Amino acid sequence: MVLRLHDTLTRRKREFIPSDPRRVTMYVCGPTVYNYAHIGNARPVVVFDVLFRLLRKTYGPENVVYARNVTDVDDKINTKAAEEGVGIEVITSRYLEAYHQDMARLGALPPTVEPHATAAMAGIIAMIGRLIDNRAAYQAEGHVLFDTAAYPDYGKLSGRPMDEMIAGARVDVAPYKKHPADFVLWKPSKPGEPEWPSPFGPGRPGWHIECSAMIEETLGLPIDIHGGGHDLIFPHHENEMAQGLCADHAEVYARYWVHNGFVNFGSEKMSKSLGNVQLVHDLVERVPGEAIRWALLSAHYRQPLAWTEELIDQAEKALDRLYGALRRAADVPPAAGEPNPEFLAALGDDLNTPKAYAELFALAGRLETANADERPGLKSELLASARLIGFLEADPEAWFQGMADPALKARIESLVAARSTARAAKDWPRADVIRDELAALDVEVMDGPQGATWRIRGRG
RNA sequence: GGCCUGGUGGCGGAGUGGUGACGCAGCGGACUGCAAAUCCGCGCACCCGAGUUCGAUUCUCGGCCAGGCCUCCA
Repeated sequence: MVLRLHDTLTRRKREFIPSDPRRVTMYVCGPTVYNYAHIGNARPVVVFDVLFRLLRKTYGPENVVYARNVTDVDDKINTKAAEEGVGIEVITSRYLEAYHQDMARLGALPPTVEPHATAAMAGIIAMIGRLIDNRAAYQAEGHVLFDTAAYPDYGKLSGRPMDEMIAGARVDVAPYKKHPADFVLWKPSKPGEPEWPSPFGPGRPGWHIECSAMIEETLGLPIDIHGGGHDLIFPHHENEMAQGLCADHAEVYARYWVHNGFVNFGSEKMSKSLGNVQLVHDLVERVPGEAIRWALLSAHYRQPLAWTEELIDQAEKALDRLYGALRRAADVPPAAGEPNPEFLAALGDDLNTPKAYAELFALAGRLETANADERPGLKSELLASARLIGFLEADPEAWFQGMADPALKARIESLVAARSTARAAKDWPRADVIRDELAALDVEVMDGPQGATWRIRGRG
């Protein structure tokens, strides 16, 4: 299939051609593990999971290397550890474990490699040393700073010419910086903070250098795809690219830069600093992970996404529709199938998931009306398509039974059976009373030619 | 102040220089004991102004509005 991706650096959609189809590389900025991930943090995880799956389908699972880092050195981690009076590993391992669980609930495959900043310290220090050797970094007052003057293209990724950036800057410029845009590669630690020995003095790495070092270690330059949230374009990715290229005298850092839009909560961006967050950890307790995934992909990945209860409702109803078609095709024998061509074309066009959804609905509609000869093919096409991007993996009955526990399920089944008996006897008043009882349990019954089916309506 | 997005029907949300997105909701019909589900059909849109054009929701310019980045942030 043809895949076109919007590249932030060139600001246009370009056909994706890996530098080596036997080793396609993708790096995505992962979590800083100091608390639970919110739904905005989950968006890139799900978006790049779709891309990962497409790449695996196209080039073969063994030929795609997806690296997503874990930032486990950070001021906020230090603060949290100090608050609780524990070591930083207690904090980082707790939240990393939760992150893995939560993202798995959203149907995201684990990345191929998951490098940790603390485990990359030797590479980070070596890279800083090379930047100094290459005269792209300098030492001042215990810090090592990247010298932006050493990289003429600085500002190209974010589209910020250097002079304009300085004019409009409202950052406090540290006095030891040669240029206001210079950024920290290594800094001394305050007493009590974690620190590592280095040729530049004991301390810890700046924010950006870990990604460059881990990319070098796990993937090697140039990488095919570098992904992350829109807000990382500047300064994070701009800086990453500058230092990464200068350290290795390389020409190309990432061949395609892919950035996802934000999740808004109300009219504002959801962010930890604003405090208006919806944690995935809480959400998965009351909403199926698959519905959350559906909602996250219901808008094109570069568009902003407004997170509302209505969005979640619509996602569940959309999945009801698709699982409903499968449930009515339960008797159709499964067959090995390939995804629908239109569906693939939609995804290939810069991951147009809304368009891809429309193709799933079209397939479901055809499945509903098709004759017996066509149904196996359509069912397998629908399943192969949806499952390519992580949907319709569940048994339809399990989907409609929702999160009902076994006791509730047994009670529902017995009521449904009692109602069937009443209906068989044409005792309509009794049948309707039982239906009301079921409705009180938030259960809806549907009478069909092969007997009644039921489903849980709504959410708690 | 600088840079950058986006404004599509009741809602969500694609896309296109001239016919259909799609989903939800609504309306009519079929089916049903009645429903639900499903099926058939229907209605409803392209922020404002100017320009380019035979023709603009789509291209250009201006305006208004909303949001983002420039500081930790997906």
